[in-house]
Amino acid sequence: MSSSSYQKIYQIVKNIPCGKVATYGQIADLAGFPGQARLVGYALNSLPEELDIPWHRVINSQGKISFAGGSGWYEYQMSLLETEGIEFSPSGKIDLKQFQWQAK
DNA sequence: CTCGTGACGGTAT
DNA sequence: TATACCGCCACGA
Repeated sequence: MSSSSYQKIYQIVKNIPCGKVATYGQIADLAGFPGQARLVGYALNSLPEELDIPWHRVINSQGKISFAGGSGWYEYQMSLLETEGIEFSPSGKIDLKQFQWQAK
């Protein structure tokens, strides 16, 4: 078992169900790094594609995609989420009340 | 071993 | 409400 910090984070992200999203802070907390939201971002930044992780289901605490609006990655992530049924408000925000993953 | 870098978050202004 | 700044830590060169 790979148990590095990043691997731990990937493990949590992998558990996010289709149709739901989670915030960086939430993932950090679940992974055992309370308050270390940045680590989650760093981990996903260096995420190997072959790991098959639903990285697009991770957004920031404001319910928005963390990529710069207008970037190709921003649009890519948004399309992936919409395909899973996630709805965006006109301002590009996701209603966390409705779509945030409630981990047990 | 040292240094720079990076998908955030909360608080202050 | 928007913008600015600081703190946190792992990983690769």
